[in-house]
Amino acid sequence: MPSRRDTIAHDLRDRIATGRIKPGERLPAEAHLASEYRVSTPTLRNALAVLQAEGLVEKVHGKGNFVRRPLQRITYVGGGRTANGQPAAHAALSVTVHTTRIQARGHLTSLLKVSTGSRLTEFLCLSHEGERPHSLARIYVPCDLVPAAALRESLPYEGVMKRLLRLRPPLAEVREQVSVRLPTPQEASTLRISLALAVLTIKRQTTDTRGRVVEAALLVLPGDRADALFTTHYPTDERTPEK
Amino acid sequence: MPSRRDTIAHDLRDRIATGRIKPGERLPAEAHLASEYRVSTPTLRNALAVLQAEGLVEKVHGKGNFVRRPLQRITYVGGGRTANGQPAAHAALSVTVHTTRIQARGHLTSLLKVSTGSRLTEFLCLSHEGERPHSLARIYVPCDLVPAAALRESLPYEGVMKRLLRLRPPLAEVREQVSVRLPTPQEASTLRISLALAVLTIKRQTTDTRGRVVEAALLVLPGDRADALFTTHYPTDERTPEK
DNA sequence: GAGTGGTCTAGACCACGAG
DNA sequence: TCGTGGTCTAGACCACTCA
Repeated sequence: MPSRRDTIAHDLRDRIATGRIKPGERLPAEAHLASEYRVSTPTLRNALAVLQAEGLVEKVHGKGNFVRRPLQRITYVGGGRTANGQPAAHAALSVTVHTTRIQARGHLTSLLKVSTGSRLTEFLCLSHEGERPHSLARIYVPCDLVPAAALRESLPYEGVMKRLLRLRPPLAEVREQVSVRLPTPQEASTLRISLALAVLTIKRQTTDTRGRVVEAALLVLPGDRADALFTTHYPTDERTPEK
Repeated sequence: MPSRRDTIAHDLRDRIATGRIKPGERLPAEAHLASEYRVSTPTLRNALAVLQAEGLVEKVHGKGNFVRRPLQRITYVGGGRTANGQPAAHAALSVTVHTTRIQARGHLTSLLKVSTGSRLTEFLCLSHEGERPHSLARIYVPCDLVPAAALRESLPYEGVMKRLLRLRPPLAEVREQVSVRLPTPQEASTLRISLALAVLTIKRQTTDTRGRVVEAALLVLPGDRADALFTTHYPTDERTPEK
């Protein structure tokens, strides 16, 4: 027997899917919905929590519950084929980049295979669709591979791309580890997603022909809007032309 | 200010991490914990829900809340390098396979690029670690590529692997799309995971040199125990030998 | 200040598991 | 039957947003 929570969640989902409540619109107040469905407020809130975890509804404290606008799905393309493999390489997404110099520590040292204290440049990338944050990337490059000009703050995204492309010719291998987890509270607030909405994380390690790690990236893609695509070609046939 | 729920979740997490409650053990009854923390039962249950979504605690109706044994992490290796790319290609995992003949319909037709009604062989694979289900895979192969002997039911997993390996020489491309979502109720009960624990799904499409899709797979890997790893080599250097 | 969601209470009653 | 978790109630009180 379905619980009241699921019945209500199902009904609200239906009201959204059929357009009776439209994207961007506010849902009736929780108190109204509770009396409409003749349940207590915790029960109604549990139903909303289901929709929230599905990414259908966004709760805003003090304002109301809103139907999320359907998000442009982004596809992360693996293997470093597009530009530097950033999910942001898509149209309609703008990217803000913050560049910082840091020193390697903790898991960054093993990821980049450098010793603790090595100087790294961190690119903190936040892609937006319109005004909404969309995905998050932290890219690390050893400082000596980054032209000094790169550190002028807040360069357009293309600047970062171009810089990383210069590293391209000797690249040998891209290693990408994909995992799923819940967002950290910080990520959840940066990306404006629910703590219950799982994120896809990609840990990328790019190595050149001499075995040096020239770039590492930690990507965080909200699960409701992102896929990752990996294509492996076999060497037996002619390499298919890449777009 | 942290909520009581989070405080309690944090404390219980700590009790588990430090071994004060050991893997496999039952937690004190919810009523006991509630009085211990001086909160109401819903509040305590919310705290447990947090741990459950993290995969730390397993709730069993009528019996109690149990600390999950640390799961062997499995790594799905992309690109069809290991055997047929099954996550189950790891030690300590046994796999049960059910083989069925079905007719292509819905999204299977586009995934395999066949017309509706085409005959397919479905391999339903469930991998286990000990007695616990671990991950789920549905593999589809056009019937004419499957030797008749393959349909003898409940072959050992190696049998399926060997069969698929015969298709190997003309393979040209493996395309893998990785997504995150919540499990369906059916998947949740098959895998014995919480409905709130996100799963990593992989949609794999293997194409031969003539452009025919010789295999498609839908994999479901619980996010608390699975990663996926993709390695791309660039043609500029000698191909590194594969194990 | 009015309206909204966020958290919590102190129970009630039901469903499942084991003896 | 008893102990367990699962669901739900009918409120209370707090925090946030906006006028």
